Amino acid sequence: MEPKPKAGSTKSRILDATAELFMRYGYTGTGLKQIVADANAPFGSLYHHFPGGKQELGVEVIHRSGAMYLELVMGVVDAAPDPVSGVRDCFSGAAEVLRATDYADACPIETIALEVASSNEPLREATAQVFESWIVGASARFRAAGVDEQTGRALAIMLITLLEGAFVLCRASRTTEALEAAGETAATVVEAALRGCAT
Amino acid sequence: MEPKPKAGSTKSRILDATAELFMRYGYTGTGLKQIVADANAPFGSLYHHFPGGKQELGVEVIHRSGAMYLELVMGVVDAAPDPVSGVRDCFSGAAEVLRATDYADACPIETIALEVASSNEPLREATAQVFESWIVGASARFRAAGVDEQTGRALAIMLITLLEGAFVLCRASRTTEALEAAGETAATVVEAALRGCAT
DNA sequence: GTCTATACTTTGATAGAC
DNA sequence: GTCTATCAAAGTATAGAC
Repeated sequence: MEPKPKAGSTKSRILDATAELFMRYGYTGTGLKQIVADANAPFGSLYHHFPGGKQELGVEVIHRSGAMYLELVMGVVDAAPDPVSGVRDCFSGAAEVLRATDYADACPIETIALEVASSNEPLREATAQVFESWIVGASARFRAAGVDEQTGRALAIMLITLLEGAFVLCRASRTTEALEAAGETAATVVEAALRGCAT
Repeated sequence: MEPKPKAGSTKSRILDATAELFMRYGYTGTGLKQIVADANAPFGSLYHHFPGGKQELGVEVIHRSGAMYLELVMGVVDAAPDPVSGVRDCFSGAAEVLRATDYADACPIETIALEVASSNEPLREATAQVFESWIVGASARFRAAGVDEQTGRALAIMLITLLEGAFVLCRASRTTEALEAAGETAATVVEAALRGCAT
């Protein structure tokens, strides 16, 4: 494991600013100059901390954002009284964040994932690893709730699929209609799976 | 309605090449020089046919690709013996296309939708209109099958959400696992809705 | 309408002083 | 480690000959 950059340090500010910009404008849509401007960092520092340039910065931001988002979602799930309402809270919470941020803050790596899927293999791999880590993380929770391995994985994929798909429709339409519909379906599917394995 | 550009004409070649490039590399990731190169068109022709530049070209491509994709999907649905297998065919067909194109050809406007959602209002509106046209189109089919208006719309949104979400995971992972899981869920949900209104 | 050449801006990336 | 100046290339857009 690499040591985390000290909070407030130049490197940390660059990472934070990049994550924010990537989420809103994507990878190709974000310039390095805009990143250093937002991070209040001199241009040279970027290449000092990330000798591999934009791509190295991208890989690090993808992993970092992916881990933070997983933690965020797991926090919501853990705060809920049961798995079904945990799932429901995730979707309604995402809708709330979207409305509060003028439909900008959705998934931190979805846009990048689509942009680089056919053009940048190291970045594509990074996004794939993040999604896989989410699948594994969610599967573990379902397994702990008594769901078998295979069903749990399919369920995890389903939830992430619903969330990512709804983000696309919501950001485009500037409504939260899709997230609400997806949350209902997600809750129903999870409930059915949990009932299917009884105690 | 605007007249369609004659097939094989310079304008038509530009539109086709742009649609292909946007699907693979997104809006910001595609350069105008690459477009005219792929279209075998001189640079000046682009600004002759699209005085508004990249943005005008983008809006036209979004609407065009959106209409073509809707037609494509509806064709698959119409060829199926019943709605449930029609839905199933759409997801398995999408998976087949993905594998055949090295995970490049998924949804023609999804990447653009995310890229421009917070940065280019005319393009964002165009993507929103396309998604809405898909929702309306699918809703009409459900309504024809006896589903009430409100349920039909929610069902349509659900299907598009599942498809778009699965595209993200599949392109990133270079597997069709998510599309297969999404297809199963989609078929189940549609079946339940159709059973819920009997005849 | 077709095509070439070019202007202007922004991009990612480096060099080198401090 | 920090910061400024600059480069070569690519981006969008325009001018104008044919």
